[in-house]
Amino acid sequence: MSDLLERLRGRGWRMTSQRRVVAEVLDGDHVHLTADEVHARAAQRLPEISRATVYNTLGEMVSLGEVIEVSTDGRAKRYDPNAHHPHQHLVCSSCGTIRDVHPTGNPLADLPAVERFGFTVSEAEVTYRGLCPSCA
Amino acid sequence: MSDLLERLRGRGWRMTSQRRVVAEVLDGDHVHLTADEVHARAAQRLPEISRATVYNTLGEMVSLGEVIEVSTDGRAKRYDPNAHHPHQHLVCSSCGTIRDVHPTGNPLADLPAVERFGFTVSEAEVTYRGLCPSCA
DNA sequence: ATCCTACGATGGACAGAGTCTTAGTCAAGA
DNA sequence: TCTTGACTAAGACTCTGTCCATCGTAGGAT
Repeated sequence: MSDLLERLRGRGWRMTSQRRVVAEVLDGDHVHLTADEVHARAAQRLPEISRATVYNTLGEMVSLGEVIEVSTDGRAKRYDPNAHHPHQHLVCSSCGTIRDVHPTGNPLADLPAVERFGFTVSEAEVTYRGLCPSCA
Repeated sequence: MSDLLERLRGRGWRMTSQRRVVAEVLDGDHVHLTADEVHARAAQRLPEISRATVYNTLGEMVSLGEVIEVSTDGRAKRYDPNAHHPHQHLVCSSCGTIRDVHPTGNPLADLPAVERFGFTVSEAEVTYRGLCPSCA
């Protein structure tokens, strides 16, 4: 899955050492880092990288549609590089671990017209909660 | 639906003027106020009520299971007094309006065992997004 | 290869949301 | 009524995120 960097290059995104390091740090499966975690890991490779740059870079990746923003706990947002395979999230209520999951069925179809209040509904986001094997 | 206060009294919850005002302000249908909004409204009736008290009180109502915490936008958490009728939320992507909705089906059943990663899954929270009539 | 310049990076101030601490107050049982 | 443990006020503090002015540099033009 090490292709976030390639996807970004392929879009003609201006490359800098900071942007490269952020993309490298964020790449992978089941990766859901907070901005501060990204900053900490990026700073191991490029110590002078600033927080603002990490926020800017993450924000652009989200705008480009190459990274998804996830907020499962009302605290810091998390960033998920797995943007091209639709999925939902399974969160451990105790330790906060997050896994990408792929439920069957389509939740959008489960919302009857009378329950839509005239909205144009375009998306359904599902968060499953429970205890992970280590916390159970 | 004016029964949040009754439910709390019925649990032997120690009653104070601050707690009563918070409960009164939060009661109703399709109510999803932020802590600051609750504080502002409570302060109209009880001007010296402090932010910390509002946070404490809301936190206790959530612990008691009489109020639900909702975070739909990664910004301030919202508080929903409709805790005894399971429901999901429909959010306007433009103005942030929230409605309580009741989808058919059970999203928990849509998560196959192989997608559970050994978790004990207990809950599925669905957020529908779209545009409300005024914003469309 | 070197120069330009628009775009990106930096660091610090600022803002919003929420928590914690400490001293003082009060609801409710004896 | 008295007592006391639980509750509240006020503000400092933390965490997350944004904004701004200034400096630096990637990459096209020459």
